[in-house]
Amino acid sequence: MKEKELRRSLAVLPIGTVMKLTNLTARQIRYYESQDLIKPERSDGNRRLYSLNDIDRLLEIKDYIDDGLNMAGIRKVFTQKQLEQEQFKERLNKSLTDDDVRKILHDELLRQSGFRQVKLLTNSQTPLQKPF
DNA sequence: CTTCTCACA
DNA sequence: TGTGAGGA
Repeated sequence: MKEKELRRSLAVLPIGTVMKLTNLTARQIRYYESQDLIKPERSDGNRRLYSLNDIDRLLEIKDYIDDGLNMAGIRKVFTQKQLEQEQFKERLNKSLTDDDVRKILHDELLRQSGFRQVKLLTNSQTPLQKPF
């Protein structure tokens, strides 16, 4: 699932292709860049190269403009969304770590009690009956 | 031919 | 935001 993200981030599309894909003029696309709403690569002879993520971003920008937002407003939405996602990732990682700890603790507890049971059973020569 | 930057009778 | 000039 990381390979896919990598490909989506690969900047290989010239502005002409982006224009057709987004229905935006080169002027607009360049203008949004000047407003820090997108950051295309800038490979060879100073030509802009866009990734699929940039395409999605531009389409989003278009939607927000339809909703009456200006450049500053859109930038605010993006930075906000970015922070939210970072926080989400941190939460996810933290909760997973906590679960791991719980699982380890639980397994440890179960194992200790289990051994005791097995030991008692074998010593008392009673027919094997697994401790649940 | 495509894209880039700059500027506005 | 459009558009044209002058380069690459």
